[in-house]
Amino acid sequence: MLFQIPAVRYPSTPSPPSSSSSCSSPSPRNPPRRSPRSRMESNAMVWFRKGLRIHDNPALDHARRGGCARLFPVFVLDPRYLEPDPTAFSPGSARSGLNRIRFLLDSLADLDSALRSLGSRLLLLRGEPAPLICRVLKDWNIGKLCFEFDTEPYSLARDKQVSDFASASGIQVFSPVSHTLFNPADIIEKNGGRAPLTYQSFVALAGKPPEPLSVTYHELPPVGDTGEYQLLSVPKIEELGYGDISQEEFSPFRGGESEALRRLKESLKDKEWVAKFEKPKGDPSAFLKPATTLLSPYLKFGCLSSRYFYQCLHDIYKSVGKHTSPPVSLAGQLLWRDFFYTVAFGTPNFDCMRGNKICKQVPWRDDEELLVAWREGQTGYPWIDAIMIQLKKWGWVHHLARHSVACFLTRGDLFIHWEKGRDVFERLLIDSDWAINNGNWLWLSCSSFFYQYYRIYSPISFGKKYDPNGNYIRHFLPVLKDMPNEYIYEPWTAPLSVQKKARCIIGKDYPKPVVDHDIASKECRKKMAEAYASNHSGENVPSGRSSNVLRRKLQNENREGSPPTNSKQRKKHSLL
DNA sequence: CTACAGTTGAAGCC
DNA sequence: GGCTTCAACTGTAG
Repeated sequence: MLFQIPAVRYPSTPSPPSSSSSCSSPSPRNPPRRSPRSRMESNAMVWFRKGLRIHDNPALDHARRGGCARLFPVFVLDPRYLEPDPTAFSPGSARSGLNRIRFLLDSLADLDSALRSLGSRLLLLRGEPAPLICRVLKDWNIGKLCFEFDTEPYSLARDKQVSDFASASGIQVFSPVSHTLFNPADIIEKNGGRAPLTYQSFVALAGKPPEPLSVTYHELPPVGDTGEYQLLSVPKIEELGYGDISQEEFSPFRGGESEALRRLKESLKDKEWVAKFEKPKGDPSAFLKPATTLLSPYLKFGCLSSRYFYQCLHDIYKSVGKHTSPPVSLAGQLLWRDFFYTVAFGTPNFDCMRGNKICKQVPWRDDEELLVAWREGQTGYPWIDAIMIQLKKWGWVHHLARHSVACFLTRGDLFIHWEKGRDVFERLLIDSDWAINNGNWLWLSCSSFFYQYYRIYSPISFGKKYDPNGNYIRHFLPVLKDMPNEYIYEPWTAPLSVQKKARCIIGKDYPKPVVDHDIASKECRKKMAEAYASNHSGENVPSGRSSNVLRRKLQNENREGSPPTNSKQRKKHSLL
């Protein structure tokens, strides 16, 4: 059976395997190293980590080229990600809940069957990845090691161990950038060594992304002798020791490249929809048919190539004519992904407040009880709680739903540290991606990127705007399903007789609100203003900053009583 | 230094 | 549904 790469065929000219030059430049930090010709060169390894796909996979493509006699496609199950942690707040490992682990297993099974259809297979090993890879490189006489460059700190450290070992052993290493549209290092270099901190400046620097590879394979080199190594078949989630999980509700979304390409095709079928897509206009309460493509988890694991996705979008834009643009368009969403990858790569301690140069230092409150209420969907605000339940069950919620609950936890209501919320999302989301998750928590908590802390999502009116009858709430919080429309967002205001009739007594069947939003949000706003002020006067601040702030303060005071200065109004004035 | 723009706020008005 | 006000942030281009 042939493995037809893109299930959707877009008018890109497939280049013959031999003539196509390397489509993806290796990271400047990791140029491919030449080793003296030896018999080892005929054995190649492709080490999968992210990039769980056949299409547009430069590491795989490079591995099978150049007279490769034996190809070893390897994935290592990393105990750091999989080891059961009974102390975690939900079943799974210390780093991930069951839904994302299952998504990974799906993706591995799909990759294995794709490889098998090409006469190969996935060699699944288990153990500490770096030392294990080093061992097999030697034991299997590998002459060429290929793996996708990964920008996360954990991966960089792991991969350096392997690269150092390989170089010292005369093994050629090829580590192309293919997870993102652009090479974050290139963008940072173009920007004078610093990561751009606004989307617009990022887009201006980025330019056009490289094209995806468009090779179709009919066959891959056979797998070589793996000696004494115990090769695993892809386990089922039940086999990984997470206890009795028979009662767990699992995400409706399944992993894998096949599913990614099917979903891509499905999403792109309606060209009008693609051309008119505007992210901020999506409906966060839509759950029967979500308002977005739901391709994020596939991008996270690399089941779908962002470059291939980008190319498909641009082909549609060309054919349709009029279309939306970044930041709101679908292609704009891929650029957001690259933006966060770039800043994350260029910012030490990106995932914490302390020691993070781009992060506001805010004295967040430590309150375990409120954190647990938020995490478990027990805040007493149905809109917030329904989102947290959907997150737990599906491993996915709409972008604006993420905004609602992240704002509520941090600067909007509870004033709890964004790192705590980040940890919960990292565990529960099937699309949780280190750079993007941390970036968005920095954003939503007004710690970086976004600073209009006085714009606070209402846990009552925000959802109501989209879903006045509360169908979303009724679905994910069945305890409230008989609450009349007029009370569904604020059930504590329902008269007792109404609560009784709805068989939902507030304070008994469903919690009272843990805070009063009007009071809490005002207090949060005050605390944010104070935190911002002390960031300016404090020692965290680079010098020269405070004079700027002082000037702005004076500017604001002078503005009192003077003509309106906001830009819209000024435009209007000049027109008159 | 200044002006401006910033993916996605809420509430009140017409 | 569109507009204004509310109170007022920041990084960046010029």
